[in-house]
Amino acid sequence: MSSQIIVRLSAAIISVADDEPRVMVVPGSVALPSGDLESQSDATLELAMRRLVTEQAEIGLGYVEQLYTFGDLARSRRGRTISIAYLALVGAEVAPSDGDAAWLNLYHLFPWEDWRSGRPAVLDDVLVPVLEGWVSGSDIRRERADITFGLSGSPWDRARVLDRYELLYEVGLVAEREADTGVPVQARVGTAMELDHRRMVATGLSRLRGKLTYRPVVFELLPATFTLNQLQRVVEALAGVRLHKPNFRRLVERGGLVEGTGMADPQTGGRPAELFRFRREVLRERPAPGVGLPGAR
Amino acid sequence: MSSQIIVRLSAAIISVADDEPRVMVVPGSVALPSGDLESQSDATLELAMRRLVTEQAEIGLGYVEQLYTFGDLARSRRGRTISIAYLALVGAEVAPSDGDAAWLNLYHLFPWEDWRSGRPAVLDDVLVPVLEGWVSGSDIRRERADITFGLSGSPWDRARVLDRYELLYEVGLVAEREADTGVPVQARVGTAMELDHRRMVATGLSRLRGKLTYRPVVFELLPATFTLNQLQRVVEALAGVRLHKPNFRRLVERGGLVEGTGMADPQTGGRPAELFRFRREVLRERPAPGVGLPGAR
DNA sequence: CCCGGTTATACTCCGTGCTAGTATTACTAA
DNA sequence: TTAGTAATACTAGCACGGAGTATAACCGGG
Repeated sequence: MSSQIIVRLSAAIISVADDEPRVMVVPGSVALPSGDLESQSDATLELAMRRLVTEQAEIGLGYVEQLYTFGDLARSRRGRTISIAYLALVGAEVAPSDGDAAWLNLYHLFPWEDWRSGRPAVLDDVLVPVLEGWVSGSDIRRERADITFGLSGSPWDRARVLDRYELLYEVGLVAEREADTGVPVQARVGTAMELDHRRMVATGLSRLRGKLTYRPVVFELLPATFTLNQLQRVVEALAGVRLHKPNFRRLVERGGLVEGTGMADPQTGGRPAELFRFRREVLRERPAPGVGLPGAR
Repeated sequence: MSSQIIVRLSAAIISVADDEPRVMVVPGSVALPSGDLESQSDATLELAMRRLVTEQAEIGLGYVEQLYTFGDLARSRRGRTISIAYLALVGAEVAPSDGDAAWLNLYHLFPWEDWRSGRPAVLDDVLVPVLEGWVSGSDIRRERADITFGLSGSPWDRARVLDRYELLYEVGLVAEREADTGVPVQARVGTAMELDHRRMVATGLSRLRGKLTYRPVVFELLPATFTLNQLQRVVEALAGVRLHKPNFRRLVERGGLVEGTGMADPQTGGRPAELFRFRREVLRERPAPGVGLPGAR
């Protein structure tokens, strides 16, 4: 007569619009589309997740991958809950707020991750001082802070989004909204989400930034044809850095990742840009085709 | 009054001994150490997994990471089962078969993955002919087979262990043991394991091969000090390829991944090798420190 | 029709890192 | 002393990534 275990599914649905990466939330809330697994009718976990998303938003998912399964006893309030998080990518066609879909800018959740206009001020203003206090004399803490936040001359590793979030959580710099208990959202750094949803999104962004360099996932976020500038801006939005335009162009073109269509883009000012499309054949040619970011080694 | 959901945990515990990668199984079986989550007492999923491993084998886990959560309705026989797989790495000190631990060579499970003595014969003798038949005229199948198995001139991608396993499963070339139903293990390619345990191991090897190049995970499988040859052999065992010795040496030494201890190894023949140790500081110096395999781009 | 502004695209130079060899060193065993 | 073996050191070549600069194509205003 052991107590029931609830299996919950959540989806971090990410897209990029107007040069900003965003994640879908249930309108009027700060929660990811979520719901319980129907233990008798859902054939697979992924299908269950797709069902839930369809129920809560009219949106067709493209690329989907499982992210992580959370199950801490302490973090669940209705018996034991196992939470399985998925990552999904959708194109920008889905308007910023049409009907059931509302969106949250990823860099409102993680302001310290956007380096496109230089080093984010919040780092030196808030995070680093608190982290330095937390480190105090501990070698273990020193090493961890150095690695995750690039302190003491260590490099900033873009892909460590999750490590950074977890450290900030331990330090008490980020809050998680306690929906059921009515505990007020404390104003710390970044927008809070319900339960561990912000952690899920951090996991998703981590995965995405890592995958960018060895799998052609960006194209899931773009229309069928696009200019190289559009492509670059989407990559920049996700990676959180500005890239050197001529090099990006060469990398992506010589790398066989895209091919020109001959058509031009009806653009605003300046020389019209050629429209490109994803070159699917690259998958058969190279073992790990991705967009190539600086510092990859 | 919906039916109970069972949450099951499994551990793919991997080590390398005598130049061969191996995974731990419950003695006298072909199953990974597994057990059910205690919904009231296990504080976290990882702790539950550690508890199970301790109960079933006297072994201390080093590096641990969550792999994947399986939950297909069709593949479970006692109500709905959610299976959470973990990957763990342990040193070779744990003898090949002491007491509770028994081991299975990974390349008995996946004979087509070991390219250290050249292209495995089983590929051209068995797999490719069957795959070619499966492909027949379908473009989609053609592309998938080309990418996962390096057909039609495509390169062999070492990290696609899971993709290959899944395709072989679909094609019917690998069997999964049906423990409860007593269905006999059909002699197909490689050793079968119970339920979807072989798939879990494939997921683990995939993850491990990928991680090798950007995280210093190899050292979890080695003693505190080791010769460069030992290190190279462990990497070769996992990656399934032979490496160029001088280049490997330079890569790993100049890369700051190891440092000499000044001591020499009591070896067999030839010039004595220097003993090295992992250089932990590399974590603070480079964003993605790994061993660097050929074809990484 | 010309001209500055703007954006896309092309080209060049350079350092570095990987690849694949070959050479040298240090030890063991006969 | 010599042959064998394994570790370590060196070198030449090439391909690629990083940064900067130059040219091309279009716009609008005078």
